[in-house]
Amino acid sequence: MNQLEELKRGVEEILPEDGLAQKLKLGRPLRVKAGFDPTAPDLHLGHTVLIQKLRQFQDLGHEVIFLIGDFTGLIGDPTGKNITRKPLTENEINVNAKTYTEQVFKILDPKLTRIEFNNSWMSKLSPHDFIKLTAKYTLARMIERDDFSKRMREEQSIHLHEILYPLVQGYGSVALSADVELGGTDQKFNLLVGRHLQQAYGQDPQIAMTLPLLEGLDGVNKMSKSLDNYIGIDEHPKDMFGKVMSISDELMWRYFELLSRKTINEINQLKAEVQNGKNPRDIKFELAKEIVTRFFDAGEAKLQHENFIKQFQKGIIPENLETYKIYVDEKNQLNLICFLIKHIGFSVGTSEGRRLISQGAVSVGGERVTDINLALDYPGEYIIKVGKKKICKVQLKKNQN
RNA sequence: GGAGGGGUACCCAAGCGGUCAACGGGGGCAGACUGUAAAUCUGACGGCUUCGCCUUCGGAGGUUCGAAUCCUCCCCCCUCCA
Repeated sequence: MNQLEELKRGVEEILPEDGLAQKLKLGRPLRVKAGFDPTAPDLHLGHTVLIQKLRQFQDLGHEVIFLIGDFTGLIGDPTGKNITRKPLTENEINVNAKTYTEQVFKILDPKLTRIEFNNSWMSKLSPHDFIKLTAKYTLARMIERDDFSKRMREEQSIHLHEILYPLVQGYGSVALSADVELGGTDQKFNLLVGRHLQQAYGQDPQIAMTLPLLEGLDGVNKMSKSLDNYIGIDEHPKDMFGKVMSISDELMWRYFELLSRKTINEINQLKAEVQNGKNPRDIKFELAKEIVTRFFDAGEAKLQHENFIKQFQKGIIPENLETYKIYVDEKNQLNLICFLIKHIGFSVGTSEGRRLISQGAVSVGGERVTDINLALDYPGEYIIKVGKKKICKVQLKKNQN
């Protein structure tokens, strides 16, 4: 009974509603499936909402199947897209899949996780079998899907292979005899196709559980690597901390809700404190610390908190700055400021570098640079800052070839 | 297969022979104000050893002193008919 309550927490929707309770009554470990497209090689906090839920199932003794869509990756999930995805190469898929599994075990227990690749059964399916599979669904139902109908309305192209995606995903549930499948809210359609197919193949249909999608740092779009609005779970704790601090106050509550292990009551209490005049920034510190603690440890979180205060509130230059050794000669002229910031990756090109300098974004040793053609003396050591966030130390040396 | 519409920078979208590195949004970036928040205001946003040079408007050719704009062929997308 509390098992059910615990599993329901933070879940957007369970279909059918009482289905999970029924499945739990079976009294055996449930096969819980969640699929991941090996498109983005790095996991971010958005993924962790779902993975934490898997972990919960795991802790309760159920069997978690981490499904890597190496076959579906060749199609590209049309969910939420208004353009056809470009298919991944086999090599990309392999590399991405590897990073995925490495990272996912920061949350899941590797000993209790079953990893599957959908290519293992899809590649065995004959064209004949595949036709039979497609016969289980209708075109009308397929294009009912929100993103498909939207694309049709907007006169965008839909390629035939894209409508096969939900079928292939759904067939995975058949192949695995899944009891439960988890997905983001955008996966609802695909999860339900799984139910439909399982029934068509004479199986007891899985329960579809959808989890809310976490918004990215911009607070508008869902967190994704391609939009570069994400906090990766593999990031340096400094960046992880900093990125959490950069979210808006409004978004902070959403992050609390979806990522924090605090109870609803505790969160409400924090809200009340802000209402009574507490600086939301300080609440945000708590969130940032909790997240850093999860992927590193409490000591690291404390350190990042202190560093943050030093650097941004007191303007003290942090101690352990990344240091670059740069070898300068007449040819590369890396002592010229606009070439230097390009070389260390603080600007994309010299044009952008010049722009940044002329806008007053660049400082050397705390002094704002006003001269685009500034040349630094070398050998020498300097602290270079571009914008608010990019800062490092460079050691210029004479290049002796 | 037939008829029509369309492909412009990260996205949307103007331009329809020179004044176009290309109007206007959006977005990202930087500055000011701040709490590395939001909101607001301001500025730049193809590249480059930058007052000049080089490469862009689906692709390849052509006309012209001069093309994103005209012509030819090709590729791709959409709508309607079959």
